[in-house]
Amino acid sequence: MTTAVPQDLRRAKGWTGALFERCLGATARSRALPDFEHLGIELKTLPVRLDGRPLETTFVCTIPLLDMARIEWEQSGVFKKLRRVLWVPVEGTRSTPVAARRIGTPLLWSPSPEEDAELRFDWEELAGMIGRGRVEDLTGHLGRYLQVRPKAADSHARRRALGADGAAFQALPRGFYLRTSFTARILQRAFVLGARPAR
DNA sequence: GGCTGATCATTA
DNA sequence: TAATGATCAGCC
Repeated sequence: MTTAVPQDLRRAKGWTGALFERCLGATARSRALPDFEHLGIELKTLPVRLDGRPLETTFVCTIPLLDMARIEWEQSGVFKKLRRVLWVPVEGTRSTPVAARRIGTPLLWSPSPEEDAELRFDWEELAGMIGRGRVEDLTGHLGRYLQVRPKAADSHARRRALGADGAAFQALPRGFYLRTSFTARILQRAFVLGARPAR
């Protein structure tokens, strides 16, 4: 990670997240472990507008396309990643210089029974499709709160996946993402509804 | 303005 | 190369 604050995030898309990992002493780096290993806490910076609502979806995890048919909800990356999350809202308004963006009040969160059920419902549908070899039928339109979208260097990237005929083929790598409607509710649950900053 | 598909840097 | 951290960019 560069030490200088970038002018914009076009070529430093993960800069804010890496900054907080460093400042807060996260230990896992790019391993498949919670950011704070012995605490079981995942750190997520969340870009927000001036009114506090999320600007972007939240990446959760990559999808093991060949294994989805054998994975249960409790063993899934989505379930494990989202057991405990420290959400750190950060101003993401593009017109605001990165160095001037303010940090919101962080929130240590675990899914409520309702949220857990909502995520599981979407996961069962999406994972089920992949497990049945229908990964190519997935679009970002599916899933109420959880969605599947490309997660790759570019549109030419390929990873082995299960086809409908049971044979492996080369597919665009995908990841699970949380919709902004889901993360917006998380913040609303913690901070008073209707309370908005001036201007 | 919201949303989906595309893309970028860094690290192991 | 694949997984991590995400935001960009353009269509609707």
